[in-house]
Amino acid sequence: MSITSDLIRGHTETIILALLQQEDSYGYRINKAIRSATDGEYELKEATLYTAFRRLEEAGYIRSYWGNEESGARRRYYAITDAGHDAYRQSLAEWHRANLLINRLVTGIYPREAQEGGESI
Amino acid sequence: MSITSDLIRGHTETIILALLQQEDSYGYRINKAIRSATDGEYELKEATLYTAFRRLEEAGYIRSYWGNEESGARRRYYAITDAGHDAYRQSLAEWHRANLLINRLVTGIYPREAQEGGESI
DNA sequence: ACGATATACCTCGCCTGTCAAGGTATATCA
DNA sequence: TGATATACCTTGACAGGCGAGGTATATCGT
Repeated sequence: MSITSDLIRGHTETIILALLQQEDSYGYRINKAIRSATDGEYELKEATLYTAFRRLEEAGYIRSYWGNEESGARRRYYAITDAGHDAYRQSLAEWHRANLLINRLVTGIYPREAQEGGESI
Repeated sequence: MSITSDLIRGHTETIILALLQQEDSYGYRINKAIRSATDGEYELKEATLYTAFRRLEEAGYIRSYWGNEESGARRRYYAITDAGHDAYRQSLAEWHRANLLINRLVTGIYPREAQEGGESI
């Protein structure tokens, strides 16, 4: 894994919601999906994942239920709620705004006044 | 301010380096530049800023010197080092990669196998 | 003369999200 | 029988951000 966690920090919940938006899923599978979607460049650690689940459930953005597997280990499935949908849309919008700002800031492309003395306010 | 800190977390140092790449500057001014560049949507808190300075200096990415103001409060100027330039370039590249991954993950656009069962590895 | 505001620096201690390390249990395959 | 994959979970530490507080100088209005 090569992407530092600080760059992803804050996106964990959005990523989970994005996946659950498509269909109910469970921890192990979500984790694998993320890993393979990023070609192994990023993975959520299990501890991170499960604390995120708890946060999301407490916030009312997801709910969980046990799957009825007849074989293999039990699975706890998660489903996104209506509030979760709203939260997801909002997070996505926030990310788009933040993306613009971050790009501007890290590339050092600043409005002229900010560099010339900043008398704008 | 509306952008949550977790979305910016990890970019603080890159943002500072980006500014110092253009010219030496000092804390207060850097802070103002960021605020005005984002139209007030984001600002580094002073505590964050100064701890970042210390980290960057300890890492050898910046060095500092006192300005010789004849009036007004003293200013501690920061200059980027060669190692700082390298670190900046690397951070920027990392950010571009992370940006792609984050976009993919938060929009839920996943390769097919990841959704179908993930037998790719 | 005095207070408010802007400039400019700094520190302490808390909060929050991440994660290493550890644990449990079931099924498959060599 | 042991290794590996699946599948879940918790504890404690760590690091970065930040609220709250502090210091000092200069300017401007009253």
